[in-house]
Amino acid sequence: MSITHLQSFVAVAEERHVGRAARRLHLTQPPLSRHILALEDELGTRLFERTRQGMRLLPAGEVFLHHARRILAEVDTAVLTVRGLSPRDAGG
Amino acid sequence: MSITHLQSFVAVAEERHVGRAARRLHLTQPPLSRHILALEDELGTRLFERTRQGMRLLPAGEVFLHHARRILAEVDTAVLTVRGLSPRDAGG
DNA sequence: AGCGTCCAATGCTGTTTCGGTATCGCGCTC
DNA sequence: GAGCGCGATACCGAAACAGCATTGGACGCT
Repeated sequence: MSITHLQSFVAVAEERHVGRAARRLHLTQPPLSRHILALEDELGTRLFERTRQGMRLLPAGEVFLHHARRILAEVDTAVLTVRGLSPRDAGG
Repeated sequence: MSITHLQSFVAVAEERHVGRAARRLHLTQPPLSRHILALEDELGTRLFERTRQGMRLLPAGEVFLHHARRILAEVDTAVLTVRGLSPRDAGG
């Protein structure tokens, strides 16, 4: 489980399509597909239903989506906060 | 920035000693030292003061420690929650 | 002052992980 | 049954990673 995997998951959940999510993340479809499979494997649950149109969140996926978003937001906050404290690179 | 790096950071912050933290994480000292350096580089701030006794948190490090703990707790919660929903591996 | 000690940091190397290309398998459409 | 769109898989080269050995710096001892 890595932050990258969470970002991949959120993107696929929002796009409901691995290919589109991949483009959005500047990645290709296969590694992104593997991210989702790895997550599902680690969680022991299927997060998406594979349909003909693409990927649809399953109930477990919806629950996980909330957590994933919160985690990513926390990470973002953490980075921005600490960078804000720093005299070194705060202004960019 | 990865979850592993956050775990490394918290361990070093708590042990105040890279070698001890490494043992606790079943790792060796050099990679753990590099985790901290990578974090500091990414955040643009020094998180620890290197003393003769080991590592002491700087103010930015203390702030980041709170965030890191929260993130790791969130990750833990996310995994446990979704695993709890699953019929596949919940009890194992 | 010179030497040993304890700490984190670095050079190097073998291995693992990872992303990209090409391809597959499946279900649907015409 | 040929074509299309989707995710999944096989394979390979590149990047990341952990571990070993070593360095460099600060202090204590004699």
